[in-house]
Amino acid sequence: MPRSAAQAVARRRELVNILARRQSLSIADAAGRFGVNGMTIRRDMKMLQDSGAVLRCYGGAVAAQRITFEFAFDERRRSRLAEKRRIGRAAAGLIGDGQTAFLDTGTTTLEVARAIVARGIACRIATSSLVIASELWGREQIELVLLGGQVRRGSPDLVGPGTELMLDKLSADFAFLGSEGLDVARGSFADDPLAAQVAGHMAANAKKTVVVADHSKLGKVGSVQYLPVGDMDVLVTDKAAPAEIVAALRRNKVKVVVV
Amino acid sequence: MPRSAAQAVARRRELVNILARRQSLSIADAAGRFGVNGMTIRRDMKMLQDSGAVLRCYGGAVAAQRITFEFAFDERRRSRLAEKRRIGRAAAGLIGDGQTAFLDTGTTTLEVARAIVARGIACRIATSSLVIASELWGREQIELVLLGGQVRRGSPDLVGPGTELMLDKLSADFAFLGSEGLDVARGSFADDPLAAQVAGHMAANAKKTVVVADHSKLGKVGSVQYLPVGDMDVLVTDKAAPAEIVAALRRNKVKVVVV
DNA sequence: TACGAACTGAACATAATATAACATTATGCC
DNA sequence: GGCATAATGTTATATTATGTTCAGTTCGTA
Repeated sequence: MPRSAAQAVARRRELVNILARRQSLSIADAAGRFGVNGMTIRRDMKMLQDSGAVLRCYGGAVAAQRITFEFAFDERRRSRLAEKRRIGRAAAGLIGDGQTAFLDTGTTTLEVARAIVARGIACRIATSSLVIASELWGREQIELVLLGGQVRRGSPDLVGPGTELMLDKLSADFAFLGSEGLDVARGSFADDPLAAQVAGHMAANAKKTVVVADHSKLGKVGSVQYLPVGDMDVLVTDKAAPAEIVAALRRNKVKVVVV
Repeated sequence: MPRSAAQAVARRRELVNILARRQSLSIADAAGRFGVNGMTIRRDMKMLQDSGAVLRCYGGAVAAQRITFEFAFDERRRSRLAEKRRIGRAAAGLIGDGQTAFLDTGTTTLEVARAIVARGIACRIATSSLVIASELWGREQIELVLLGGQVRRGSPDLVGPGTELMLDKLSADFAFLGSEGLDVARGSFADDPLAAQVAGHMAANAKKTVVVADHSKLGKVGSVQYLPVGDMDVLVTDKAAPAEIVAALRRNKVKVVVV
């Protein structure tokens, strides 16, 4: 029974704060401190570990060295995290040392970024997402380029003519693009026109265009199309993807990777 | 029964205020506090989330958290903080509502950014510093533009041809530039060539160039000059600035503000 | 190495909350 | 005053966070 003023997010923030001050925190201590069941803390810690804020260990958690953290994405990020992670790993496998990639905004592309770090690939990444930038900044093997532009209010992403100007001066081996809806007839959709423009320019300036989207996006349409099926080289999606859509895409010469 | 629209606006403002003071606010608490239905608060929170002021979560909302770039900058930031803060306040006083400013990298320019927020100036800011961007992101009255470019390893700043390309497409009323050394004969210095290039382009594309530097920088030279004294419109510095340097700058038509 | 205690994760139950659609009522404007 | 509009309330249905139990695992220790 969710308590009225429990505020799970606030509790998780406080957990991170406590862990920033002292080295470690036990489940029992945390549970007592917040007056909740240990299972709740365990679930919190799992989430916090997923977003890189803490490191779990038997009986509790210890502080992670990286403090960089963004809660705004938690809700979205939680949904289908496992699928997105698998998708991210598979997509990251496409890129090799010394290559260059564009990384679009979104939770799935964030997982691509993490997988690139985890695989230790030495490459150059140009991104329009400040969340991805904060994730990649300081990584030894990553040469990070941030596309300029206007910073959106709702989410920290770059959009607008400045972003597009810069994209048109760059070229990359891969563009990893998220999707808010993918239709066989009409291609891939973004959720707003500005973001669609950016994604379109990424695709135009990359040798290979890779769309990463979990199964929930397939067969849906979003608000603005940014990529026709003909310009899509690869789609990475998960096993729950509808077979007929996968087959139709393959007939259209899209390489579909199912993980 | 709709109360006046003014009341709704006031309520939302108050919700933001409450969340600025305490960590979280539950729907039930807020509804009781204002004597309205929970659904009304939910709708308020949705609006506030869309404008980036708060972050909704199950059962209520928490204060919007911004992305933070953690780095070794903190120690430098603390030195002469009081002077830098005064300098920042004075510099921010130059810019008015509706104007545009470039903000260079550095601890003093960070204080300019904070002072602009504190004064509630509604303006557009274009910056090459991710620290300043993370400070300004989500502020209601600030239109934030991030210059693109390569992200430096040591500190999260943008440099390189991409940054300069973008600067040359923009123009601003003011360029607020930091300094690592300021010599009357040779002008203002940066600590490395890439940063100097960026600062130089900012100055070139702004109507007024404002250098912000505490007294410890005056009379010193840095490694790379980016601005001759003839192109400097204003210097904001603190009271401990050597009188002869101030006088010499004024003879060169630089407006020197001492705080 | 073997033992017990502590911990974990999955699955389920449940209460609180969210959402969406519709109803209601003030308000501003002509 | 009457009408369109916007703000708010209401209700039914869908989600979500949390608690609970239990089988399996890990840890410290004898």
